[in-house]
Amino acid sequence: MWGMTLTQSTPIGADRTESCASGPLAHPRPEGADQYTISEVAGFTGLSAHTLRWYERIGLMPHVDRSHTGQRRFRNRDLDWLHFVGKLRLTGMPVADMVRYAELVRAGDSTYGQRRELLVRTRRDVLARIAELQDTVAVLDHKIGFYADAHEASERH
Amino acid sequence: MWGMTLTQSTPIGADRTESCASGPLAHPRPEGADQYTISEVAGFTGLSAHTLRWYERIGLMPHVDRSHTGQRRFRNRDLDWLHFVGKLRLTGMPVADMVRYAELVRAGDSTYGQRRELLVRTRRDVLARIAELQDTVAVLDHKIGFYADAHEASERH
DNA sequence: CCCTTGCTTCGAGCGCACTCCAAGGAATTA
DNA sequence: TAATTCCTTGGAGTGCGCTCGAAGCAAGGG
Repeated sequence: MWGMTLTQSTPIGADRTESCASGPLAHPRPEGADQYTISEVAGFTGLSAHTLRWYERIGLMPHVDRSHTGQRRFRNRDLDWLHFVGKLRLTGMPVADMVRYAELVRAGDSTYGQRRELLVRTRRDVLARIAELQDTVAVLDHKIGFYADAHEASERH
Repeated sequence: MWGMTLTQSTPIGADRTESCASGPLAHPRPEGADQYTISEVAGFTGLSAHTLRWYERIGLMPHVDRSHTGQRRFRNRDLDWLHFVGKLRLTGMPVADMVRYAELVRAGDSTYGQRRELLVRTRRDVLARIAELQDTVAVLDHKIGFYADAHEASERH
């Protein structure tokens, strides 16, 4: 559904579905009046303006609108995309893979299958990572318990 | 309990406790006959020999025994340490922080409090990371659902 | 005795994801 | 209008965590 932000060819409904899934992702300005400078977007996303320009250069951002003088004017759909990219980034997905996903989006609806596959694979990796981290928590708990015991013992004597 | 690998001053029992918590961490050779070359350890841990030497250089490894010709001879306690470091690495902890922990271990028993604190902080971070990832899984599920629906719709027509 | 394999050191190089710089144009505020 | 602040570009630089290369020593097999 991010594809539509580029191709404008996907039904509006998909976008609503997304907002609803991502939780509290209210747009700062309503549809139609959504124009943001790069520094505003930097503020919203926590990314630097440098990074936003870099994302565009490497193809991780769809082409962003420009003002008549050539300055970037981000729109709500760009914020949505960045929000999703942020999620992918959290998974530890390499930027190159995110670019690959962006390319699939640009390529149009015929890539649904490949996009889905990529997301499914990512999901699997994330679940594995969660399991790994839970295992690590167990080890940490054990060690923390040891230090607590040691502390107790030293108090007891 | 990693301290003892360096100071040899902590009761044996602690080590057993550790092995048991980490699950299947059987040592390839029994205590007393535990001598491993760097490439053996590389094989066990998945780290490269280069990385193992680098760990030692930056202070992330306790001093490793040497053969009479100067070659490293790793012991079971070194494997244990590397196993734990691997866990810390999985959490995304920067190497510098792991080195800090190693320094605390080298500094002796008086640093129990600081070590515990560091582990508690790490534990908190790991739990936060798990929550983040779970949130991401929800987003992925939503998107995957969208692609599944799109596929269905295209089949239906 | 030579050959291969594996180890040693130090220091340089790499891939990733930014991060920053310089020089100059554009928008806003006094 | 002037000053200030923000934006543009291309390219260079940074920090992290390795990763590799070169030169040389040591041990075992044919």
